[in-house]
Amino acid sequence: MRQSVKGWPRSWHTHQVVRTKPADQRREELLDAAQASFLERGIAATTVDHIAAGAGVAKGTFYLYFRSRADVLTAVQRRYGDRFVAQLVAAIAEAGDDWGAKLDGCVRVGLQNHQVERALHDVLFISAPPERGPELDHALDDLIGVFQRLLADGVAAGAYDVDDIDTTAVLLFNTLHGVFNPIWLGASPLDEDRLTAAARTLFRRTVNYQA
Amino acid sequence: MRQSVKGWPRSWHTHQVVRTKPADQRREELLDAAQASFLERGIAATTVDHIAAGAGVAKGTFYLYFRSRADVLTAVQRRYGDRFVAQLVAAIAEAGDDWGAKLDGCVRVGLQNHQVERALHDVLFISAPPERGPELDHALDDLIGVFQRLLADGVAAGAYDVDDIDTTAVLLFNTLHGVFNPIWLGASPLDEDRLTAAARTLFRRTVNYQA
Amino acid sequence: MRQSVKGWPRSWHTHQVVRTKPADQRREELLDAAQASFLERGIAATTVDHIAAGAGVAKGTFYLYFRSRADVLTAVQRRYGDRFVAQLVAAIAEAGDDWGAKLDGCVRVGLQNHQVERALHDVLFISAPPERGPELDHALDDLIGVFQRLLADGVAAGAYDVDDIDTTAVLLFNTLHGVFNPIWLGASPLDEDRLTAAARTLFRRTVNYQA
Amino acid sequence: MRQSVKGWPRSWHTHQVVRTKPADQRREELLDAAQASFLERGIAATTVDHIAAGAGVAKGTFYLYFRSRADVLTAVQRRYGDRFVAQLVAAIAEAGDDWGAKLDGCVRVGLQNHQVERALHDVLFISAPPERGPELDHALDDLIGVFQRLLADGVAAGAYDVDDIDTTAVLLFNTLHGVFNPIWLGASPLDEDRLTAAARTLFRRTVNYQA
DNA sequence: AATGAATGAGTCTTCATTCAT
DNA sequence: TATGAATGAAGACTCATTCAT
Repeated sequence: MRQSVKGWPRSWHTHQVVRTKPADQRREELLDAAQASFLERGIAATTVDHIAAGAGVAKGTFYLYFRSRADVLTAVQRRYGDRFVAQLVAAIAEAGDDWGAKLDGCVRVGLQNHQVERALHDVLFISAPPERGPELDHALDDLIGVFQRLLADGVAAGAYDVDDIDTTAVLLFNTLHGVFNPIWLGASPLDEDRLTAAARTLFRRTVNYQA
Repeated sequence: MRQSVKGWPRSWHTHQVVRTKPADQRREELLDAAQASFLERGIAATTVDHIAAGAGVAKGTFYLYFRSRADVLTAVQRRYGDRFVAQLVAAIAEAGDDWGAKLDGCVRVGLQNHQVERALHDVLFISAPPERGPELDHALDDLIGVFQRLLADGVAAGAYDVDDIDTTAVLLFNTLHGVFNPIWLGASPLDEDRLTAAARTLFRRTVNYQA
Repeated sequence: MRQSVKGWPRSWHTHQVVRTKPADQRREELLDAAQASFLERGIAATTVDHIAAGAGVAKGTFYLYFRSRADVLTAVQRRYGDRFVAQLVAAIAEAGDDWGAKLDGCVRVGLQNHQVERALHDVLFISAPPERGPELDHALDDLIGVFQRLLADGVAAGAYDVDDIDTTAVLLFNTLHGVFNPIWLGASPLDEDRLTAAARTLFRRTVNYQA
Repeated sequence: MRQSVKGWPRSWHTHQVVRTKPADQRREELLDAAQASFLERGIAATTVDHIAAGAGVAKGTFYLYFRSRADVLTAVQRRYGDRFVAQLVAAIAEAGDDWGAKLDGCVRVGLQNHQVERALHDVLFISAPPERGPELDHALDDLIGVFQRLLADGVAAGAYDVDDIDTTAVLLFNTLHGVFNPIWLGASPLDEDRLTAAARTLFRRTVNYQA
């Protein structure tokens, strides 16, 4: 079934050590390894060796896919941001005309996201060194933008009552963001259901949404 | 011929530049220098050399006052937290019986604080490496505790309407915290007055406070 | 740890884009690329990647034609030396019986050569690592040999007056060699015509050639 | 190497390992070690580890005295150049009014120097990477300047006959310089006395000095 | 109490070379 | 023949920490 004719007599065993992989896959694996290490050890403590080892490749291979250690960080951030935005957009869309459900959807995605990806959010968007480039700026604009659009639409539809849409969008995002910050977790772990309920209330009341 | 008593050349000359300062002052100066560098360069980029130079002492002196680099970080965090708590408590107290003003006071302190100490908050409470000890836990409990007490008191007084006090306290704190995160600032700088107004509204609505 | 099976899949497909060039041409192209990079970046800064890219082939191909990075260096040196020798011999020959013109011819070739091939001479014959083999020795013997023969012939013909032919040959070669060394160029760039004139005078006087 | 035995009362004996030395001495020792390694291995092959080991210090100590590997190279060059210039100046001065002896003195110093310091000259002034700064330019100007001044003075005194002083100075310097280039040495080692004699003749004839 | 020279483990990054296709 | 992904040894440089003075 596998290279019967044009292969080489390299078939002693069945299990073949695949050394080269499609570039996309390799890159993704490195990204995964980097993300895992950032979470486990923190950004500062993550070395290129950790990432390479995590992806099961030699150190040099890392540099075939990323220009530098800082480069992967940006890439992981970008990937995370894009996924998050996509989830938010989907949640808002699928709520149809129910403006309360849209808010709940944002809360759900925000919190769910944290549960699933743990502290990744904070690790990535916060402990980042000062030199974030346009790459990251763009990702953040996208993110906040989702909330701004939601509020604007809700107000236009007469469902929400918000004075300062842009600023409130940032505040609401802020409220979710960092909820699972390891900082709080240690001191007083939060119950997920209570958190969701409280956040829903906060969101609805803030935009003055009447059931 | 040299130091006969195994001490130091204590009296090299009679007139001698007094390089010795009270321990407390030295420590405070080092703390200030560390904080300044954390802000300016970020935690990861701050070296012991930076701190020592900033405090105008030799590197060795640093280790006379702190066990390690990680040690100052904790100390700076602790100091910052204590000051923040004190400000919040004062703002709440001075509002007397005006439960709306208490909320506003928290917002003011939270934002003012950021203005004054810039990104210190975020730098300290977020990019911290995973290994935070009980020291920091305690500081955070104090901080969240202020909000929890405020809500509890307000509810008891019949001024607020909050279902889940503890969780909501965390959320509200979260809303303030990170507002000035350099991350957002780069993308879309926030107007201070609008921010204050929006935050006040969010706080009041969230606890269902009726003017 | 890794098996080296020496033997290639000779016939992969029948129809195949002809990426194959005559071995001699490929080699020459690689040599050109290497020389160009040595000149542009210097020997130390030239990587196999640079050479391969310059020749428009993959890195692996480089190793089909040269055993190692050091190997090309030697090859480029050899090629350069041979060309230089040929030019000198021609210049001397075409001067016929004019022993002054023979000297001038050497000066011209020496300087012209530098102009044309720039610092190649120096780059190749000087910054070379210590481990030069018999290959290079041979090239240098040829080079110095040309001067020795010229002096010997001139003396035999009664045109020159030189006590120690062999040593003087080295000195004269030395005088030309390195004249365009970038080292001097930076400090005080030399005028080509004045250089030629001065060198001619030096050569003629040194061998005591009477116009 | 150095035993790192993590902490014993290592004071049995009287001879105490002097760890700290006067900065000047340390620097000089590092300079010596660097120079030795450049000579032995060549510039490209010399690592900071080699230099540190040669000076008997840890790698970090190296960076206490030099900013980078390139930095020592410049420093060694500078030191060598200064010494060389001083020797030339002295030789010319002590020849008094004997303009022939002045030329001989230069030859002597030039060749002697090579014997003493071996290939240092070439290694330093030739295989240097392209990025030489004003530091080195200055050293070279000094060096060539000595020859230019000698020729100018000799011509003014009516002892020499040289058309183009500046250019001839470079040529003469060139003649000496590189004579002991390891390149030639391998092929055909030169006899010191013959070399000196031939060089003297070349110098004297070139400036048309009449015994 | 203060100094700062010295240390060396730890990191990032480069690049010659190999080898499966 | 040709390719280029993968390798990993090597080397430059940093910086927390020690310690003799």
